[in-house]
Amino acid sequence: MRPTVHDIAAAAGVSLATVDRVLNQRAGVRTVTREKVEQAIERIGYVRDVAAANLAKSRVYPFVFILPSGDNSFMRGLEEQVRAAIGRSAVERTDITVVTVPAFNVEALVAALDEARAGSPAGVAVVAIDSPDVIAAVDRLRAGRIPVVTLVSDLAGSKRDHFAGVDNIAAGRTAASLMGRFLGGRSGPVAVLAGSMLVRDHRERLDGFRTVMAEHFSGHALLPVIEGQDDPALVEKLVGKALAASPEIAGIYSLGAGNRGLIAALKRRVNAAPVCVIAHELTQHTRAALNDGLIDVVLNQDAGHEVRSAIRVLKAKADGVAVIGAQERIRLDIFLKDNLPFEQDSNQAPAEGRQD
Amino acid sequence: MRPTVHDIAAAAGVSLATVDRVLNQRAGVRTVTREKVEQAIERIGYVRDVAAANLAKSRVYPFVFILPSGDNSFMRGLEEQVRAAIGRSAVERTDITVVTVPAFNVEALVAALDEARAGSPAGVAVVAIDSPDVIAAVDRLRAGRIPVVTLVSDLAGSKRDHFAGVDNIAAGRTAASLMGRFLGGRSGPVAVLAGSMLVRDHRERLDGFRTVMAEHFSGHALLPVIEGQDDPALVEKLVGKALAASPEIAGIYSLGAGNRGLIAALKRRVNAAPVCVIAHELTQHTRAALNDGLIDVVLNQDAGHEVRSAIRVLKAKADGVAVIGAQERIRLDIFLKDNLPFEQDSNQAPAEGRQD
DNA sequence: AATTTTCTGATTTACGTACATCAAATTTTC
DNA sequence: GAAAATTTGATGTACGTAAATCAGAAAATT
Repeated sequence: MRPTVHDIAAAAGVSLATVDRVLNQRAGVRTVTREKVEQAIERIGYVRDVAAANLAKSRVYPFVFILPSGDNSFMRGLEEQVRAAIGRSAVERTDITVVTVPAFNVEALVAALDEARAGSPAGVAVVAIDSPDVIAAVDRLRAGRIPVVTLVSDLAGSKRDHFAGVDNIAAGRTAASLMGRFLGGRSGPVAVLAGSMLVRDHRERLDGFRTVMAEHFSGHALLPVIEGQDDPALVEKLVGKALAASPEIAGIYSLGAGNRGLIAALKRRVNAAPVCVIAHELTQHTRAALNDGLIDVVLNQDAGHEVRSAIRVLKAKADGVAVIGAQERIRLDIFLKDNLPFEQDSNQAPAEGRQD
Repeated sequence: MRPTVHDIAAAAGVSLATVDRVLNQRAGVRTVTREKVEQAIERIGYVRDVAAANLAKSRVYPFVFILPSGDNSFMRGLEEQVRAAIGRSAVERTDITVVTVPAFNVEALVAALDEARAGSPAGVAVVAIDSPDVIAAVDRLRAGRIPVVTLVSDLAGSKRDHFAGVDNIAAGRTAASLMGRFLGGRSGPVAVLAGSMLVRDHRERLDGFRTVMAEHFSGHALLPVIEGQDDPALVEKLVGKALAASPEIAGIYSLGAGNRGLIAALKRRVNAAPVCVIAHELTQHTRAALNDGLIDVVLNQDAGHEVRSAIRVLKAKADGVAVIGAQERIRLDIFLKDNLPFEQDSNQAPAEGRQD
């Protein structure tokens, strides 16, 4: 049988109350006694039963998720996943609040972070914008001992506890590697379409892409980056213009959102040479375009995994316990037409069994 | 506050004992009373607190994992992941037994399955071999109400509860798609290297690969399949012979294990035209070969995810509850040199915090 | 040595559920 | 309508931990 607090007490020759004081770092234990207890814990290999502890504490974890608002399929999918997690809150002992703020708006994000702090939650997950003000706001949370996880886009230089997202430099490198190889012998420049250089994930993808293109596929010139603000209408206009200006374009790397606009622009092209298109995030639009052959590769991060991982990490940080490192690494999915997963509701439940 | 059994009793106007009888499907409750209680449960939205229930029951889940033995990096990595899970058993309330049986040996596997059944565990996970005898043995387990999850290689036609592994047809299709595009204009036949056509995953990968090659890249002839039994020495011999016999080979798809042999054979080749190599499973050998440019793509399934998923599903099946479908879908990782994850111990723990 | 302060022990209640026992009420059967 | 069978209620204990109270012991201070 697994040792309990009673076994610690017996092994250390102290009372249950003293064991409890040591375990829960309460005051009123002499250092010698504390060490005696800690040695006993070590010796008998005691591991706290988290389930029982949570039960006794009636623990719930109030978390705040801060996401960009707006018409962005990926972000709306992310929000849907957070809401799915809210649906599981009874089982997972969470109490999650979702806050949306206008995209690429530093002041709004800082205000949301500060407001979250005022509610003193057990943790905050945030899709970060790279800015000194945001870093300061995150560090204020951390100064108040509130764990912070960045979601999707990281915030280097801040004291955030963890980043739940993909390695975006690797994503950019991968895009370049696939682009170069898919183009094979073909010549022609490559266009890059981004949302905004304000967010770190976009910048990192661009860096990775540029590095590998320059290193291995320098035959393809890179056209100036198109900044579409993740806005489909704007993207469509800008891409259309770029395609008209450089009809010899061989490839397009779309590293942000607003892919609906890209797809619309591609559809309007007729009798033109094939273009290798690599885009990010699997949405209904990119999925359809992949199936139609308009897009060649979709690089994806699984929003559901990111949300679940963020929650696990926030819980662990709130409790001061370790996490399974490998489980929390968010992987970059590479989707071709051939390995598209079946479409399904993100929060469907199997027919059999009842959630209890 | 979340409703408890007491709330059900109050809402239904019955005693706690009756609620307990209904919840745990004990005898001695009239149908009308049972329905009254069930309606109350529905009405107040009661969800059983699994942690408290497990605590009260002192529940542990005895599971058996049956894996192939032998010198196969992927399978050994899988076993390591199972042992890592054993290390978490105190926290996860599991009691896992690992059984290894000779690879591709139907009788040994059937014997292991029957022996597992004799111990009446709460669930069995097995790397299956496709054979009527194995199907029968799995169905015997299911007949004894023991949940079964197939791991890595599925067992179609059996009554297994779940498959924790990748879609291998999609994997084969993806390999073909990448192979065809990477070869670009180059001509030459493509060789396929398999372990054994006895296991379903290898057969499915081959099917998917052949289909897409025939459909889109028929310019490349497929050489007869080389069956290397996942044995590095044998593989090296056979691949060396094949390369000598057909020096114009443009690509190699290695869909099984024994990649050490493949890599050795490739290294011995000098002054020959480049070959596009796509292999399965990220091991220290394939990782190094990818970095050296000997292998172009590694398709991978994350053994850690598979093991953790198998455990989650077995628990859920044992308890008769639902699982998060999307979370249990094992994804196919596509690794290029550019998106290789950092090497790390599979069961390392962060420095800060203590597991309690 | 007496007093104050700090530390430790003993005990109890609680968390939400499982499970067992026995008495009481209700229904069924003859 | 009485006896038998079934159903329901009341109650207590247990799981492993948290948290509180209060008495008593041990140290530190005077």
